[in-house]
Amino acid sequence: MAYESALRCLADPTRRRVFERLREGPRAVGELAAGLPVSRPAVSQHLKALKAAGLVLDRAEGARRVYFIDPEGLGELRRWLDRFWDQALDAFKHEAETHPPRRRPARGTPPPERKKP
Amino acid sequence: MAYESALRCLADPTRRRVFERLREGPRAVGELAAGLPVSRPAVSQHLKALKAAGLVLDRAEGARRVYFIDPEGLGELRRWLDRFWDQALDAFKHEAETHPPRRRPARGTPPPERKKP
DNA sequence: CACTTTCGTAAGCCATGACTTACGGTAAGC
DNA sequence: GCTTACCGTAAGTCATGGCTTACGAAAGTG
Repeated sequence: MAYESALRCLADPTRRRVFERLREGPRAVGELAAGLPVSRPAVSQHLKALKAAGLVLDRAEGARRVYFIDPEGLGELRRWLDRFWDQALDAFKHEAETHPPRRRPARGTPPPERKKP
Repeated sequence: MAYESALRCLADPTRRRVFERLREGPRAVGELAAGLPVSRPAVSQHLKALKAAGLVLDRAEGARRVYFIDPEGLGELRRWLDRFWDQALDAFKHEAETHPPRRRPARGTPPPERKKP
């Protein structure tokens, strides 16, 4: 029940930029906000959401607060996606076998026959 | 530039339910809507978004329209996540080495020493 | 041809949420 | 102790987008 919140978080462009920036290494809130077109409180709110989704962790460093990626939430999302991928691929193979996709016919290729049951 | 739209799509709970239902196999719009608490046009709109994100494909079957998962968009999302995972894990390891996480000390375990530079 | 089924789109409504400014609280510097 | 730096939260604003009903098109049914 955590990959849902992870997806929700990563869907927002700004929040994703914050997260992708964190991929390089730990960053303080001010540093993150400096590279973004939004205010510092906005970044704080995004970080709060990311933390609630298990995507980041934070550590106090004096008056500053340093955030970094938590593999926990990311891993859960990854596992969900992997399981999804396997099932989806099986379903797609079966689809391709039973209903061959309409391809744009190459030059000189006659249009495919349609069987009439 | 497609994993963004995939993330956006899968963030919505209803749209995700549609997509997860499609994981089992091809389904017509009406079938999908029957199992959901929203109207059929709502499902149509979700499918439109999913298709634009490269997450589903559709095929005409008489008056009905059958949708099924397109591995294309899902694969792109998966590749993005995998690359992200690797970098994030490296960053996390480095973080754990340089800044060992504060653990709740076990019974009898003295609080960790803080070095004062 | 009339009628039904199935579906996509248009238009409008409304809640969600992303952003802002304002404020208070904690730690470092002098 | 006073000031400055850094940050989280509160309150309010406003656009985005998910949902509905209404309508029209295309294909099956009689």
